[in-house]
Amino acid sequence: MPSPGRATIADVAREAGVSKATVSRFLNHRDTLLSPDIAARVERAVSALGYSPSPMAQALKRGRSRLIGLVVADVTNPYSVAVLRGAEQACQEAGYLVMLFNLGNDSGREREAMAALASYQVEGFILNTLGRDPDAATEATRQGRPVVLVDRRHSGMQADFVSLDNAQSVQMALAHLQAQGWRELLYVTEPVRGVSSRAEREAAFREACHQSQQGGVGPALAGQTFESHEALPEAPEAPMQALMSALQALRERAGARPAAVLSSNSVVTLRLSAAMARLGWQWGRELGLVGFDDTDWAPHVGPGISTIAQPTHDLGRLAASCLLERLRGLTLAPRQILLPGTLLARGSSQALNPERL
Amino acid sequence: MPSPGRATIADVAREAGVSKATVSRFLNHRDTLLSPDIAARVERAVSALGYSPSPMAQALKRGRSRLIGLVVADVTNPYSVAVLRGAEQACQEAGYLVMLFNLGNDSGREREAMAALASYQVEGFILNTLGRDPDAATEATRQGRPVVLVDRRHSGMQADFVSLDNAQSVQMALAHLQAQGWRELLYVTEPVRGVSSRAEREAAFREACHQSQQGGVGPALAGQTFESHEALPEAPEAPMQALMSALQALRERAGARPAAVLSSNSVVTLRLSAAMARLGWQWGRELGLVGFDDTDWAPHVGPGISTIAQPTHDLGRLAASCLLERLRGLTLAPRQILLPGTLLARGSSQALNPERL
DNA sequence: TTGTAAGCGTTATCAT
DNA sequence: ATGATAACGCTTACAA
Repeated sequence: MPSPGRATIADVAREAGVSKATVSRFLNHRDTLLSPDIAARVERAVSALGYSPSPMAQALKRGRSRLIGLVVADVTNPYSVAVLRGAEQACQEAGYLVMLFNLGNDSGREREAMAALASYQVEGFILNTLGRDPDAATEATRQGRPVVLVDRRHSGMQADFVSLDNAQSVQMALAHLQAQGWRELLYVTEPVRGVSSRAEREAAFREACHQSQQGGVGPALAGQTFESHEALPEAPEAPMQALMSALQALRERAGARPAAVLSSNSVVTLRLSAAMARLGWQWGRELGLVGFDDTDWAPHVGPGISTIAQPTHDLGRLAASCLLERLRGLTLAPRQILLPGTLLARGSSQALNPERL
Repeated sequence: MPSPGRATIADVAREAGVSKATVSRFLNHRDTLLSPDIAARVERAVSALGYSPSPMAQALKRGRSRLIGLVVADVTNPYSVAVLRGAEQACQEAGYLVMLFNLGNDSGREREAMAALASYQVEGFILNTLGRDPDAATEATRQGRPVVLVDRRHSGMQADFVSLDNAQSVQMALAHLQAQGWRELLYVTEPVRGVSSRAEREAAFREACHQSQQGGVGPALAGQTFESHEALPEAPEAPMQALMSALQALRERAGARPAAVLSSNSVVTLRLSAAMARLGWQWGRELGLVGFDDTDWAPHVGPGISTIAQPTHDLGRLAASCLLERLRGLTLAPRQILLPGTLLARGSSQALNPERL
């Protein structure tokens, strides 16, 4: 009698009057010649019982699970979600399922996450994490499972790397700001702390400002950097106050020259907007703004926020593709894939016209 | 020799000089008395080898996997993400891992999603889906795995249900709008199409308006409903035009009386904001607004958007708790858990003062 | 208290 | 071309 739960390969074998081995062969090695008669019987039995093999049992036997582990620093971040969607799609098309582990911004749990996923025999990892847990790198390579890094490099981990071209994006943003007449710049970022993408963007900002002062094209840009911290329970107001002061200092420093902010991501952009509201200032009037990450709300805040859109979906797809290639046996030196950003100019970075000053 | 990959129970047994059964007992049934000597030896071997059991093998043997399947209609929706976080946390605390399946707004794949998750032996389901796939319900209960529904009921599925108290929330929003002087109301929702939460909110809106006209407390509220459709590739502008017309009609209808919109969720709120921008109107001036879902950008759009905040995190936690209780053997009639919303009043719904008209 | 052995659902290596 | 059979890593009667 067919068992109460799911049909097993044994059920199918009995139904078709063949051995389990034959059924398995039919399923996995269709190329191996089997008599049409038997093949037909098995086929009928399979569909009659609605049989599909248990991935768990397959994983146990094969050591492979058709599972991809995706570790994300923070699901709340729209960037991560967009990447997730792209990766998920590519994986599903290839017959893989994505297992998500969300760190909830607790960078210490990186290793734990990978261990948990590894225990379910995930065949590879896509990592969009801070990369501050040094053991995590070791762990992954020790297990011999391929890894793809998204947006953030991990020191000492040799793995494929997929990311926005940060340098190009920063240059593009600055060229735009320059063209629109902004002269005194402030780059606002979350604390860099060794996070590679943050470091790259900041370095690119410094470099670009430096270039323009050394007589690059167009008028010179003066630039400074500010690190915006997250609010802590004991001093919930401190970071916001600091941010407001930084913005005020920026304007004083600028004097008559138009001053603008470059924001390192959408979280920072939101903080900045809060600070502007508190100061009673408006984007595109008291200060210009271009921000990384094009969110769905960007067009609706103030006069519209100018953004650098990342090809998030493609980044996710590419990350998954890299991984799948490795799983298919591709052996190659770690690749770096950098995709260009796109500038979406809106009101917040529009040229000041004199009477608005 | 300890194998190259992960240590197995056999490795531990060899290392400790005992049988696999003893190791297994040590791990699973500490209560069963075992000689302290042996226990110590096993313990040492376990930590020496860094052994942890393979959940896959355990699942195969026990038929249980310590996996919870979470099916989400759309990861892009902040509401879903927030619920996900809550559920994830509760599950992890209980030693379960969440396996996420994202439908990407393709409601037809509901059954497929559940089948995929079931094949990995997930012990139960948390469903935040449209509930329009009738088979999905059957499938789950047929498998005898417990299900918790979040936000959306499925017709004919008897399962625990966790959700915002939609009726209370709508009443609260309307009372607020009424108190602030708004009189002509428009409820804008995504197409209802049998999605329970959408239907409930709309019904509550109709009912509340009706009440107020039958001489409820305060001045009467006139209300109508509008369904906002998603843009299609062949007519990308049509839905936006329709929305703009609806807003214009609203104001004409209202004449001198202040008119306001109640938005069914954050996606609709964004669409509405786009329409307002196109009309050159501003929230709190030409039209008032209260929207479901308190997003992080709500304070920064226009004069600040008034919202109905859902206790998303608690909803997620509760959903997980319900499921875990069932897994522990609780047998009870399906429960309904409704949590109240919170109104966050901001500029978009503030009383008009005469000179602003 | 501990060990032996069977079995969970597969796949792969032998024979036949 | 097909069928026994062992093995993957684990749990659990049943023996000892």
